[in-house]
Amino acid sequence: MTTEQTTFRALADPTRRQILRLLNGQNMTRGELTERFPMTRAAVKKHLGILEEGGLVSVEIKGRERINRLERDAFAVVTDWVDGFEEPTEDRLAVLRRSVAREWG
Amino acid sequence: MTTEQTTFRALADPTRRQILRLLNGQNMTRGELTERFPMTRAAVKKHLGILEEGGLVSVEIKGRERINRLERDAFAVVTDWVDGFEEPTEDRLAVLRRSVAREWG
DNA sequence: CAATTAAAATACCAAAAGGTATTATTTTTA
DNA sequence: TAAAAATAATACCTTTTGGTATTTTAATTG
Repeated sequence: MTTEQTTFRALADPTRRQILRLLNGQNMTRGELTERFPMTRAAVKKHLGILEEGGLVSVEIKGRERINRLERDAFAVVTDWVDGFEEPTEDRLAVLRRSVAREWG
Repeated sequence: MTTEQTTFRALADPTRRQILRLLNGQNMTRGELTERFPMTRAAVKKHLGILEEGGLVSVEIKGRERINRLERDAFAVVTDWVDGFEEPTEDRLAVLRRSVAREWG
């Protein structure tokens, strides 16, 4: 299950954040991702599993390949959490930001 | 030194996120914080040390007390990172959001 | 069908993380 | 000055994490 904890945990590792950046450009298979890192397929698989738990990546099975896709919606978990820390004097900005996000997002 | 990594790492633990929420309401000493958690002062101290490394908390020494304060600016590390994942079609919203943040924030 | 290729499943290892316990140091304050 | 209160510094323990190696299974393709 994906929770606030699984999402934040997934983001705590530099390899995983780099995987997300790569997937931001294009969907990639595990093999293509492994080429970009100095580690084995098994290690990359573990990272992808943790990213899936955090809801940040989804996998589409296509024959013998697993195509990994960035799930941008998961970032809302993070931004919503951070929004709880707005300075009291900046509440107007927070309200506008949310309003704009609802209308355009 | 505080880096993207130290900040994300600091946010990956539920106790530390809870500490930040508590400090969002008011500055607190280590003793006051420890009362809220089922662990020793030493454990809370470790968490506070990691939060300091991530730039999320600063400490003001006052006599024998250490008053811990939330550093809201550190959240920019997170929001800026997440901003790099905007959907291409939402670029207009991202631009406006940053513009508003600059003007009002 | 046979060879290849991607992935899955285990088992295993070293280092980091989260925590306790204990002792020592510093600052109040009675 | 002595006791109390908050912190600092170690040492130590257990679990989790990041990683490898190995074996097995499944899907392509010559």
